[in-house]
Amino acid sequence: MYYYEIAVFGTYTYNTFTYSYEEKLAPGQRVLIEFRNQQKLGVIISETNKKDYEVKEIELVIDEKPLLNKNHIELAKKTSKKFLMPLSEVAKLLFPPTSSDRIKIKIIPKSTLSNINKPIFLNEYYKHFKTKREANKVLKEMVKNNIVELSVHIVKPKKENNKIIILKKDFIEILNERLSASAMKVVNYILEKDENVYEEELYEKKIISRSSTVLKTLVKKGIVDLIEESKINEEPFIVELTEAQKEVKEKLLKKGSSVDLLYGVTGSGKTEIFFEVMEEYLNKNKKIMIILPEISLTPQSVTRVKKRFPDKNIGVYHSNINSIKRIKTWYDAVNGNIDIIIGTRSAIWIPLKDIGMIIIDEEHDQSLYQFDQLSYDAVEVAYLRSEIEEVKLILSSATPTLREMKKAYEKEINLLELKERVFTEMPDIEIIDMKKAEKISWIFTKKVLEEINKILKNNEKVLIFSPTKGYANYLICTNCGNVLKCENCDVSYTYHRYENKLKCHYCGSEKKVPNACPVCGNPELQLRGYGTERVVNELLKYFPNQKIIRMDREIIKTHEDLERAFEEIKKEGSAIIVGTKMITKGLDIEDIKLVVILDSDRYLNFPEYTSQEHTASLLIQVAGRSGRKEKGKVIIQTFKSENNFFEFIKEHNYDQVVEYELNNRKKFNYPPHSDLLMIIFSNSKPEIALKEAEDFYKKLKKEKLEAEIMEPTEPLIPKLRGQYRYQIIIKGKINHEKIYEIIRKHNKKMYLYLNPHTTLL
DNA sequence: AGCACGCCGACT
DNA sequence: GTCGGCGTGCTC
Repeated sequence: MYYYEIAVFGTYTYNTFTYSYEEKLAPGQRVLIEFRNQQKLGVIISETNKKDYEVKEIELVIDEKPLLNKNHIELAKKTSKKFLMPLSEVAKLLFPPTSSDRIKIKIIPKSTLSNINKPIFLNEYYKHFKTKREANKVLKEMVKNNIVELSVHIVKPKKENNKIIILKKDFIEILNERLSASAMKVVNYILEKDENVYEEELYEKKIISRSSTVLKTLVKKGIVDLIEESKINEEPFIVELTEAQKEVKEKLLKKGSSVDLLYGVTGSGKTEIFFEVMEEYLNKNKKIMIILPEISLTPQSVTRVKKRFPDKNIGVYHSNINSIKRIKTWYDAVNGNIDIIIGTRSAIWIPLKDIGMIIIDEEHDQSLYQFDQLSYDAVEVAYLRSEIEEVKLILSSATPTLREMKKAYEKEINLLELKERVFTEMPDIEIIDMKKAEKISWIFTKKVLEEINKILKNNEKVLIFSPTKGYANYLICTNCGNVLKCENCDVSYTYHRYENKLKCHYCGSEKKVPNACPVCGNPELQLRGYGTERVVNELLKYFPNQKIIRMDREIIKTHEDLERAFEEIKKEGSAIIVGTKMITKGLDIEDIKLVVILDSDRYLNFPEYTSQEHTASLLIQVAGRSGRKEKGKVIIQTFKSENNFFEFIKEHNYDQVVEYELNNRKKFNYPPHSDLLMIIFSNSKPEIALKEAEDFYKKLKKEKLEAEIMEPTEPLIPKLRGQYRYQIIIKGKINHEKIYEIIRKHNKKMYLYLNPHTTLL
């Protein structure tokens, strides 16, 4: 007998469990086991010795050969320690998310006593019961009495049929054919699109169903041809690099430092450099992983890579892709059939064979941090991978995080800069002081409306950025623009309407709403916060017949919505685009000549230690949308024009923001000078949530940790989806080993967030 | 998350 | 003496 330590998926445990098997197995193989009377999937972490307690036997080996190697197991262990995630869950992340779907359990009747008369799948069987629990009870009884038998089916991923559809006849000829309505839909779709149309695309866009015979008929009638993608021999689309780009490329290819930070302004042509560097790696038979923020991973960005590397196998991996396709891509990546994988943060876990390089574009983007029951930072995972697997890591952004900038300044990583745009100059930035300027309404100044009018008359486009409506309201003095801050935490107070109080969500301190501004004595304090909808309404008053496109989470819910909006924006002619943070990425429209940023104070005054960094990054990214081909303009409205922060922005000087902020953070020992761990306890009963938080707080206090441990407080949102919440924040030097052990032994449900970009959730 | 185990109080 | 309610802790 051999003995194995197994991480059991979906059990939320930090421990592994020992199981036996008569044959020799290897770490990384998945197995089916019985765990507390349930069939569970797990992965072998290591071989171990016989135990002095009874262990169960592995029921079934799922993977004939391990699909993970020792590096991947190491990655799981290290990430588990770093982000204090249960090993059982990290191990699961390394496999495709629906991997358990591949395993189907069939119930086979063995006796006429059974009320099941033919074999059925477990999922089907569950439907006959009110609860799964009840069903399992009956099932267990039946298995015990030998009335039924369970058998396990492993569903093999289907071979994908994704051919390109080419029209062979012209429209007039086709009209002469008698075609069904759905056949016409297909033909029209192909005619309307000026790019290749894929079979899969027709299914996904619900033009025809998967079971449809329309394509077959069209082929039979000689109207279309289906051809394999690889058969198309296109010339790679290569762009000549500028001198500055070439220089950066050479540095990236130099041996030595394995992590590079490419710090280049928007429009400086970072993508072209990546392509050149990728080429070198691909020539050495190394595979490449590209991680993009959710919103940037558009079909256009994938097409761009495909056009540059027409003869390479490219895999796309993100949550919007259906599970069958994702499983197939995952297996292809593991088996070495994919050269370049492009994906969102979850793709960082793919055990890509022969991986040679990871590129993370828009490194500052918050979607790279998973803020869920499980939380991790894809950038940190990439660091671990690069270390364990000796892979080159390139991080890139126009506004890198303070964390990466600090590392670069301290020469821990290699800093490469691109300060010039390829086609044009950086836009001029004008700051308008809302205290002095002539206002038309409390949203727009006269000056801004005049500027907008000018651009529209010129048949060009204006982009207006506005924060969303929602939480984090703050009180601002209408005279001096002062916003009240907590003295202990250097974080703005948040106004709680219900109690009519100001609260600091870090230390929990409260304050009565003052009658007047404590700085200038003005009695008028205004509650601030408006959203895109209001901005659009306001704009319609001044420009009643103007095309206005609104872009925020309320309007844009899916990738398709986003694409449609982009299509609309691309159309020629004047337009006003009003949007939230969403518009900061992927919008590469040449005739956006003016960018207006409203209520920039709103972000700057977020009750958050990261608010300056995020606002700077946001403003620079939004400003970067202006005049990508021809010099444009940016106008920022603010109540705090005297804040030197705006001076830095005006000069496009992100370095100064970084320097200033790094200094600021030092005073309060915030990251990146330290680590910050947020722990959330939630329960439907507030007293239980509080008790759990207090119990754990006491345990932490006993351990004499170096870091500062804050007492349990109510988070900014004390009740979320019916659950009451309490939080503990730990700040300072975090001893991961020690805290991991405390959590492992404590064995209670809690949510842990290491250096989250927000502590507001 | 679910289940066993054990402590304690109530009731035969 | 026995049953069951519930809090605690373990799951291999």
